[in-house]
Amino acid sequence: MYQKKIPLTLECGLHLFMQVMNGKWKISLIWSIYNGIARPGEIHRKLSDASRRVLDTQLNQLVDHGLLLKKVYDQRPLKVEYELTELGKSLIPVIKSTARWGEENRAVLEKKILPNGG
Amino acid sequence: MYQKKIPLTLECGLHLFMQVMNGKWKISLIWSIYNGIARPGEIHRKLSDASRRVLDTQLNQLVDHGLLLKKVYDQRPLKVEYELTELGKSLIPVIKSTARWGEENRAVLEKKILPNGG
DNA sequence: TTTGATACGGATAAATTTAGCCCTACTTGT
DNA sequence: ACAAGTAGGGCTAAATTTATCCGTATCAAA
Repeated sequence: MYQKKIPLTLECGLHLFMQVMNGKWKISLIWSIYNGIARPGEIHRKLSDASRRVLDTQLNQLVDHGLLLKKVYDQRPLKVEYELTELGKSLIPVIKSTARWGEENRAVLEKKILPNGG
Repeated sequence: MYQKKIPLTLECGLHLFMQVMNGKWKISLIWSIYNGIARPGEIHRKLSDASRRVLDTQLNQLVDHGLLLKKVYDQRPLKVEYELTELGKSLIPVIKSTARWGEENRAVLEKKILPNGG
């Protein structure tokens, strides 16, 4: 983790959200775990476009930020499972409403965002 | 603007949101304009922590993404004003609910996010 | 004892974003 | 003529994030 040289001030609550959600795969990770795909191996297989290393790093960040809890089962073979903390769960409605906005405007947004969409 | 080498799939509406909001100062820009601080000079002065160059770039991206409209008045001296498009306005409730989440969890989030907050 | 599954992290390269510097052009006021 | 305000972009450096590579360890099964 790095500190920004010119830090984002956190005066606005939205910045706090962006701060913890900042990371290419974090939404996918949260969503995946919310939907029960919670073990590292499963997650890696599901998000196979991402490098394992980055997923691990971002999972750690989500744990550090208090959104995920990492459960290490004391059993052999080793088993690890992530779950949402209360803070993480409280994010779900926010994610949903934000996702809804995206869906409602998908047509226009894709045109704008995608390379060929100019 | 760059294309990601490993592009984020946009299957989830939240990704669309993150895509257009991705940029260190974009939320501040949207918020500023929503609150009537809409001229480049004003914006630069208000967000004086950010480099003018980056603010300009991100304003352009917001225009490209259809969230802002740039109005150039045909008058001397030159006057420019940004305003939210319908798409941009539709983002306001989303931003607000997201900001609310941040505020409600500010105490715990700041502890987690800030460097000294371990 | 080799293969493959589980899981994790250091070190470094590549990609991307942000910041800084310098330049243009027009207009108003000194 | 010169300074200061309006607005804006090219270019490059610095910072940050993401990706790749390689190595660790344990356990089960062949």
